[in-house]
Amino acid sequence: MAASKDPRPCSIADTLALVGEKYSLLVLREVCLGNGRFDQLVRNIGAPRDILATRLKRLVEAGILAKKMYSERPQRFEYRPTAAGLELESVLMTLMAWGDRHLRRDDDRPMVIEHNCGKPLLPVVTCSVCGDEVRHEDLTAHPQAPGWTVSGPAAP
Amino acid sequence: MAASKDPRPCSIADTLALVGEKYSLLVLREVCLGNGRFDQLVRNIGAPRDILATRLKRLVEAGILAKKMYSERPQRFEYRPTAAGLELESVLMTLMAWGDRHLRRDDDRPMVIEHNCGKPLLPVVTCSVCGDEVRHEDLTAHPQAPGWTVSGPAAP
DNA sequence: GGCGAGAGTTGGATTTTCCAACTCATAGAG
DNA sequence: CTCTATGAGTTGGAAAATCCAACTCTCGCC
Repeated sequence: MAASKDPRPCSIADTLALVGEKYSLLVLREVCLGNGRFDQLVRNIGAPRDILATRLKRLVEAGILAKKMYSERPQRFEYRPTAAGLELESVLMTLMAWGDRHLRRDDDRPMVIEHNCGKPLLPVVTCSVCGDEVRHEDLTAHPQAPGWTVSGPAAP
Repeated sequence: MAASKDPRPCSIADTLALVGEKYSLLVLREVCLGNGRFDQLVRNIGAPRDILATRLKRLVEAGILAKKMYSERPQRFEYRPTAAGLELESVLMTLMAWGDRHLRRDDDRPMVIEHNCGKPLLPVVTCSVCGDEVRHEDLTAHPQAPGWTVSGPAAP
């Protein structure tokens, strides 16, 4: 899914080129939960089997998943996240947090993640230097490559 | 983009149903940078104009963007993020961080975001309760709704 | 020998995307 | 006043992706 026509160089776009296609991030969700078998994926995600097969190939190529044999005879496989794949879990967590906040009435969350501090996880994106929560108004974009113009931060 | 066939209830899936289609998150990127005009979006994203028009309608409907008039005669519009849209910026930051880490050699990042603490932003997802960085092995999933089975955390 | 599970493939119908060209309103140049 | 340009989209048809049900192939088990 390369973003067509001479777009800006951008790590967001490049990452989405790998995981931005329909179902890809849901595959990662399942795989992070330990549900890495083909038929589990089909059932839990509700994706067509052929599309799923395509996505899995792509994610393995990209080094986000690894295909592991869990039974030799009969040959059976399972997909697991690589280290790089696990790092994408933070994307899933922020997506889930947003959905829980904006798409659901109160506390009917379909899933709660428990952090090992003992509390339900409410993930927050912070600056690794100062530790503060990242807020739009505290950010300034500095394009490093040609092709970028920034009109100044957007206010709602 | 509803994930077909009776899938699991899931806030990740629901959020992706709104912003998971091709170009949608890139639109959000541009709009967060303040580049909210139609032709800017076309140029910076490299998306077909008709698709972009469709995405914009959807994002406005979803309450992620708002369409504002910035000139009455001639009538000219601009898209801006709503508060909910701005909250999705954390997703963009985590995607960018992943791409910078895994898809680029060293320090040729196409864009550096400066945090108002004065340093280049390196975003980290943390637990809002204990403040620790969120790592896969510290998480336990607790399904709240039917349709979920979890095989236990996945190891790479 | 037949049944069933797991992990995919295959072929054809349906949807989306893509692309270039077109519209429409207005502003400014000559 | 005509001509060109700009912004913000629409339109129509070709090309690509998706969806779906059915099929394959390999074993293990009763």
